[in-house]
Amino acid sequence: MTAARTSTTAATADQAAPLHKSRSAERALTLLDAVITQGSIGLSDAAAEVGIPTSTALRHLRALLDSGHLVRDDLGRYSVGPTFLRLALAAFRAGPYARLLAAAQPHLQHLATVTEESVYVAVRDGVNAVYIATVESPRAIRHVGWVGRSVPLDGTAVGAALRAAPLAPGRRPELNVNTGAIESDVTALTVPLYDGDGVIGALSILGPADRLAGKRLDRAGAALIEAAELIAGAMTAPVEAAR
Amino acid sequence: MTAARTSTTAATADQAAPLHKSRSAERALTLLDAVITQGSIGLSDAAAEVGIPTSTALRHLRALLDSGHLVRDDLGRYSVGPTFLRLALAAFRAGPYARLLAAAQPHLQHLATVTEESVYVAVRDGVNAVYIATVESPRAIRHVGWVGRSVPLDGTAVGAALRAAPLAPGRRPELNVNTGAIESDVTALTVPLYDGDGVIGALSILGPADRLAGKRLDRAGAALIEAAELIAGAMTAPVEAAR
DNA sequence: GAATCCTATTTCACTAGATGAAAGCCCACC
DNA sequence: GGTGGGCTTTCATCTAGTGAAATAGGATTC
Repeated sequence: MTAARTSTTAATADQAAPLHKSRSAERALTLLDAVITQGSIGLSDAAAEVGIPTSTALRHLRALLDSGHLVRDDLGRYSVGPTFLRLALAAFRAGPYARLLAAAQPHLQHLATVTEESVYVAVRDGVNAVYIATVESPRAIRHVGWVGRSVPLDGTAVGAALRAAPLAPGRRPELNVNTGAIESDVTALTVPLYDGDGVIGALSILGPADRLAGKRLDRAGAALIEAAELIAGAMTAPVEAAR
Repeated sequence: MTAARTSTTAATADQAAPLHKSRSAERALTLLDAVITQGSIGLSDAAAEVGIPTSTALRHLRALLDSGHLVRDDLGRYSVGPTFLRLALAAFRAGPYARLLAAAQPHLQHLATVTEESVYVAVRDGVNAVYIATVESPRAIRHVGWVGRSVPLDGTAVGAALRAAPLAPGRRPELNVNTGAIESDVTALTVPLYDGDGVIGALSILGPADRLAGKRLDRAGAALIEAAELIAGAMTAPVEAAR
């Protein structure tokens, strides 16, 4: 990578990454990402998306193909394969998020019922937040479909919650409210979810701005804070009874 | 693995794969797989699992780390990261399985209710079947937790269903029954799920062998076949404009 | 039916970049 | 203070990944 050995005096710039990672692995992962987020995509589009020559993309896609991470549909196009699906499911049964989701699940259901709005759990992904679970509002007009969606931390209620400092003893989780950060007629209420060390996720209520106002807004906020405290309790409490 | 030594003189065997795929990409993917299926794992264990030197494993894990596919927990151990989670969720919203799951979902619920047994959807993964969705039995004694699990096609009811030939016009999906293939006291009833071209998945009822017998077995089988036909109808019928 | 255009696939010479043995480090435990 | 186990870094070696270009395979147009 850009050897650019500086023969004279001081180094030209602080070499950001002297550490070598695997280029092909990176590309294969990016390709996988492109295919999955597009749902179904042809070779040349995939190559263009990732910015590599088609011949190289082809080789990687083939590797992903015969490992079963991808499959080719009726003709030509690539899409998710069974191996990846297996992994995707495993990701929810093990790992740190499994505990979070298990701890949160019952409270999500309850929150959605009492507030009559859709409830989400989000986690941080660099400078973005990703919604990873939901229970939808029972109302006909409701917020739906944000699971898997990624939104910026900057300027959003989730962002503020995910960036919150660890909870000082005796304090309650702080509520963040925001209207129109992503879509103009959506109001978001969000609180951080703590696990003893610090923030590990966020709990959100999302709904139409004209309904989530006044007294309903206050009640939703209170219910949200209470739920966050219960979830934090479930996370810090050692043994897991339910699964 | 175990690349054939650059053997002396004459290349003995017929080179199985003259096609070169990316070794590092393959390894990174395997590493990712190991980490996710184990839930949380340290460097040396991961390296051992995959069969590569720790220094190499470290480089790959780091790459996965800063792409966000993995994270390091409290100290040292690797586990699923937010980027992978985003992908995992996307995999269920797009791609070929999304349609299958969407078409099947309502029928799963109904089947579980009327048969009082747990219902699963499985797809093929090479010589294995992977269960990708479920609705659990309402009974206290029930079959649970096989989502994400992978079982061999050979000797199982799912295997038989997933290997079934395309459905001849006028015929009904064929029922496969099996007891004890995987666990001795479990009976499985399975039918293929068709999408017009051929088998794309399988629908299974799994339950305790002593309960899934006699008249209950017959009724479950009938309900299963009917559900499979309805799902096949849903898969072939609606001309989805969305792309 | 030929011409045109687009995408997928194969080839191949080149060297960037992945590799792993070994050495160094850090911590926990004795 | 010592010892062992896992994590991290270094570095010389050469594999194996790379991409330009040529080829094949459709589809669509004229």
